[in-house]
Amino acid sequence: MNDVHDENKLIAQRREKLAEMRKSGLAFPNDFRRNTLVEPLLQQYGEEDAATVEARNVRVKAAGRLMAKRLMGKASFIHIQDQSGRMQVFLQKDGLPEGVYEHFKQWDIGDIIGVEGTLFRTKTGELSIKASNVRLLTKSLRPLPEKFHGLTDGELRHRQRYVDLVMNDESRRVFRLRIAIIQYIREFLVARGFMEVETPMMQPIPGGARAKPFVTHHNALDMALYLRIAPELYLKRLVVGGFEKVFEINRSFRNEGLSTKHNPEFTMIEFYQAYADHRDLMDLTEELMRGIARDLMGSTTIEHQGRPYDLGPPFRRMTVLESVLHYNPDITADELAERDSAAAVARRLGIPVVAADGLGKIQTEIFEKTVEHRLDEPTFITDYPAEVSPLARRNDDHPFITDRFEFFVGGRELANGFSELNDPEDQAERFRQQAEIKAAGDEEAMHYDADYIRALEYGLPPTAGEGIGIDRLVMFFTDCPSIRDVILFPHLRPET
RNA sequence: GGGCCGUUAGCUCAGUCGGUAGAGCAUUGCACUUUUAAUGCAGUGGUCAUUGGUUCGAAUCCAAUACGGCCCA
Repeated sequence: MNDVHDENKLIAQRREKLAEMRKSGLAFPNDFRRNTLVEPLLQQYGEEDAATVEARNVRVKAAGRLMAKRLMGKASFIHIQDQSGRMQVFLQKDGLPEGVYEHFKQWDIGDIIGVEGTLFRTKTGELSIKASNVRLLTKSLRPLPEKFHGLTDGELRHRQRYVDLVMNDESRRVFRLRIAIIQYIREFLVARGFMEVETPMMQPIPGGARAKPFVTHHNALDMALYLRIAPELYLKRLVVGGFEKVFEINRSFRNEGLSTKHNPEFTMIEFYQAYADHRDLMDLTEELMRGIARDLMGSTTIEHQGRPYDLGPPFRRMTVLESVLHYNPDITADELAERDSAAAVARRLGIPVVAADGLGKIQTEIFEKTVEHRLDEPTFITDYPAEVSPLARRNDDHPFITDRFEFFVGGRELANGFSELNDPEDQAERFRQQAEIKAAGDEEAMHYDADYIRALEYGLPPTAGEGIGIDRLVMFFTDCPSIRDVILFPHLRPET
């Protein structure tokens, strides 16, 4: 336990009040039962006039955190906040049991309380609860941030998300939306006949992506296990097994630096569909993105970081090479067609090129450096070189490239999908190439996964698969500039 | 990894040229039975991120470190 030595007078005062409560009875009771949240009350009675509300004599029991306290002698107004929202409560000394009002005056903002009373409308028109009784259910020992500005310090908001969520409506909105987006995707796929599955997070051979894994150790088996960098190879094993439409939404882990775009654990959905190709998945992705915008955001035009993005019209589609030429008028197709001239272009752009880099790798690096961040409008980029796509199916007409796409919006890659490589001999050869690169010092290159090859040898039906980065997707739709804004408890350096 | 910026009361922020540490909210006391950033009066509250240096004197100038933010790789 990390002892937090930030005791001050405010906390000491509250501790004393708690000590008094312990002396006079149960300090942390759990026998109060509410019969409603506050938001439904506002929904149901919020529009009715004072006389109608009063005549209904609606008796309610509500509970929540005390967020505002306005004492005026023998009467007080407070606001309580529960999961659904905020509601005002009116307390009068004469309307409460003997002595309760005096106790209430000692309570602090942040305390958790239970309220019993009837609904009424105040002189200024706010639907409120006139309390017939109130109870302190949990004493809060730490003062909340200032009521008007809330908690604005970004570091504190991430480190103490519980305080952020108490104080900031915007933060609650973002995480509710995140949950709704995940739920939407799940229902979208289930409605199309996909099955949600769970595959290993601890893998003996980490596969499915280019990334450095976290390593752990299994004591009983005395062996290394890797936290997965992607679920891909296991999901495709399931398609071999006859689960022809599967998906998994969960965490993957990559042992990389922290930034506004990277968290060591992040949430991804991957889905696989037999008897489909990458073009089918582009259509599906387009429908999904448009659906999230329309059904959850209420409009196909999304405002992100000060600019509108219209997901309504068909998304732009261009190949890697087309996009490089489009955004770099000074580069010619001929220069990109051959390794040495492409390498010269790359060096001119400040991209380091090593001997092991083939033409495909060099083309891709030129694309990443000069095009990716400029892909603002929703765009599918297709035809990635096989050299950088070790799990994707080769194009029938041009085996140099694969039947693969990535989806970009706002200058960020949100999705990556392809027709799956189901030729076990080609896959074995690609693994061997990866193993060579790895042996030459590329830590991110893939391992040779013999069991996966064995699975392919039993026969993977023609299949298309895709992964979508949920955190980045949520950043886009919730208008958040940092991945830390959309992860409840982002990884941070230890507190000092 | 490199550059720039930030760190002052529980929170949000001022702090001039290097000369006794400031405000609002919160909190404490008093008043107040329809307020809503309630109001009025009076108080309390500080390791100025940390360590070292310059100086008669450092929140302020310099250096290093920690954490965070932005930009670049």
